[in-house]
Order: sequence, then structure tokens, then C-alpha cells
Amino acid sequence: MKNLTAQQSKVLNCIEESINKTGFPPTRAEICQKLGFKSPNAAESHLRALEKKDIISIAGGSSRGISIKNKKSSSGGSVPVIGLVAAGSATLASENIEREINVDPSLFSRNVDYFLKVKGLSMIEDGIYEDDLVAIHKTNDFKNGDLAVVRTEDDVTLKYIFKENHKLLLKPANKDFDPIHIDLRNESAEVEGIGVGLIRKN
Amino acid sequence: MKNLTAQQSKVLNCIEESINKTGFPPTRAEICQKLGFKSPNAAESHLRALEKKDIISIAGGSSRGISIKNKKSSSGGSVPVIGLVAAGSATLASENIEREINVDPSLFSRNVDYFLKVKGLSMIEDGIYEDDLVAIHKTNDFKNGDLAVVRTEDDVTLKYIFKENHKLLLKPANKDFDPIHIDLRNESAEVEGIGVGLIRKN
DNA sequence: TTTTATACTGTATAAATATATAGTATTTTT
DNA sequence: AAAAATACTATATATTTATACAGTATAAAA
Repeated sequence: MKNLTAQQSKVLNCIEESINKTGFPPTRAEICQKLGFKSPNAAESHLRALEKKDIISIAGGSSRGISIKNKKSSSGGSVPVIGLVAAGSATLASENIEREINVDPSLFSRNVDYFLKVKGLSMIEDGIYEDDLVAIHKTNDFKNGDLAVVRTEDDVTLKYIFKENHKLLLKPANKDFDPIHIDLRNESAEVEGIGVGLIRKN
Repeated sequence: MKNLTAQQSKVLNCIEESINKTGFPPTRAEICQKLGFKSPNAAESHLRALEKKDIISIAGGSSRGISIKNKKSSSGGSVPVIGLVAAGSATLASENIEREINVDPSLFSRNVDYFLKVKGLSMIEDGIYEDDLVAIHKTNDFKNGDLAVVRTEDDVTLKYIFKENHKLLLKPANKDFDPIHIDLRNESAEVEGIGVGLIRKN
């Protein structure tokens, strides 16, 4: 994250305080009053700096149009949300984290290390839809039939996994998709975790 | 809690939606635009009614000065899980609460009042399975096609809802189940809330 | 060394916004 | 039966507010 200057932090605090206290963001004038500025442009330029640093967003042409981006609620039990990523990049690398959400750890049967945002329709027949968040428990241990996050040589994918000797079968839940067969003697594949739950936003 | 009229509920929803979507409350004009009013005073008077019923507060002399009262704490919100209950009993009565779970309120697009534990297979074709927890936002306002919790004379059910004049259609997502037709002139039915998300435990 | 970012004051103004007032009509409560 | 609440249209306007422009000054980056 980019560093904020002392003044920018004060302005950000001022915005947070306003939202928490009144329920809505401050105006330029209100920021000036709270921080002792005498010109509305003092607030304006700090806001533009915060916008440039991607800390807030400013809705043009509307009053009090300030909103704070990626509001992380700091309290424990914060779990990152990750999009299905390209091969080579580490799944849990910070640049892949879309956001963080707070979840009750007792919600799912096993500890949730991250949520994987589903791309594509390969699991649709078992009620896993695009943009669903699948709760992933990080482990390389699995049972046949588990829903697994598997890193192959050229992809990261979410499928049902079956292993028999040196053969790995990654099975989708969509008849339009073909199962993936991997011979571990020729190709490498790694189980990153298994799915232990799901969250969907309508 | 005092009863809100249908229009007042719509206005309240509009405010909640604005706060969740943009981060700040709407103006009178924006409410009018969303709900199809042609006079700003239509929104104004509804706001004053909501203020009188102590649902919202309005900061005088400031733009977007609307805030929703007794907003459930924005972090560490404990949300009850409820099984589909028999007719006659209040859905949120304490004896129906199976457990409480902590959920990040920002997880779903609208405020979640409770989770409904799904019984049966009537929504299975749209990825809603038995024992899934459907996040319910309490409201009696809905759009055609919304996933709604509906209390009929002899049941509480989760279906897609469609209303046309005095006819209510409750449509399942399973071809083995028949849609329910309700004639509101003969039978009563009440929308308790709409589904805004889903949690599944494997 | 020149540019860019930071950190403001001061003034001005178009546009956004709250809010009052005047009506009409229907429904609900007393 | 009368009063109050609901549910709007329509118009007007004072005020709030965002936002641009013109400066000044210092610190940091290229």
C-alpha cells in the first residue's frame, strides 16, 4: 500500500469519523472546519491525492460523494478473497487478493484460509456458479471426490479430484466440459487446498 | 417496530441500497428517480414519515443528511440461523433460532437479518441445496423474480416471487415441483424478506 | 536542475440539494 | 362524519456544495 502523508491520514480519519458518527461522508467545508483549513481547496486537493492513491473514490458531481475503498474491518477472522489466477503466480500472493472478509471460523467444518472466486461454469451442475466464493482449506491432503484447488503446469483449477496410482483425474460438474487426466510421471500437479464451503452474493 | 407502508419500505430500501452501493445516502432527487416520483416533495414527505416513525434521522441543512437508526453494528454482527418454520409461529421467534453466526455485513449487497436453512429440493436447479443457508434481508418490498421468503396461510416457503394484480406466483427452480398460485382476494400471503446471498457448508 | 508532489490561502460560480408552499386525491383512524 | 395520514404533482428558492482558477511556498523525486 502506498504511504499516506500525515495530513492525508488526518483527512482520511476525518472521513471515517464522519461516516461513523453521522452516517454519511463530510463535505469539503466540513473537513476544513475540523482540520482548521481556511480554504476548501485544501480539503479538495487532499481528497484528490487520496483518490490518486486509490484509498478513496470520489463521485463526480454529487455532494458528499466520498467513499472509502477496500474497507478492511481489522477485527480477527479476516479471510482474503482470491480470483482464480494465472499459472506461475502464487495463489496467495498479495497482488491476487481482491478483498478481505470477516467470517466466523465455526461456520465451516474446517479452517478457511481463503476464498476462491469462481470463474467459468465447469462446476455448475453441483451448484457452484460463476463469482461464487468457495471457501478453501489449505492442505495437500485429500480424499477421492473432494473438491480441490489444483495447480497444474499451465493452470489453476477447481474440480473434483480422484487419484489412482500415478493418474490424477480432475472432474468437472458440467457435461459440456471434459475431465482432465494427468499422468504424474510426465506432468506435475499440486493440490493447494480443498473446498469446505461456499458463499454466494446475489 | 412500527409498521411501514409499502411506499415507505421502498424508500427505506432505496436508502439502504444507496449506502451499500455508493457509500453515502441518496438525495431527494435520486430517490425520486429510482422510485419513479416526479416531485422531490414525494421523497421529502416519505422521509419525514420515516423520521417520524424513528426509522431514520435527517440532518437539517445538509445534503444527503439521511442516516438509518438502530443500525446493527457494522462489525461482528451476529446473525441468527433459522430453519423453515411451521405456519403460525413467528419466523424470528427465539425458539426457531438454531444458532448465531458472525458475518461481515459488507459481504452481501444488503443488510442480512437472518439466515434461512433450506429444507427440500425445490430450488435445486438454481444452485440452492438442502441445508444451504440463504441470507435474508427483511423487507416486504420486492421485484418480480426476487427470491423471497413468503408466509402463506399454511406454510413458510422460499421461492421466486411474481406478482400481478391480485395474483401471486411462487415459482420453484425444480421441474418436479409445481408453482404455487395464490389469489390474494381469497388467501393471505406475506413477503417476509428476500434472499441476498447464500452460504453452504460441505 | 527541473519537475512533481505536498500543503495550503483566497475568490468565484455553476450545479446540486434541501426545503417551503400550494394543490389534489385517496385511505385510514378517530 | 371529521380529522389525520398517505401519496403524490408542480413550482420556487435559499443554501449547500463541488469544483475550477489564481496564487505562494516547501520538500521530494527524476
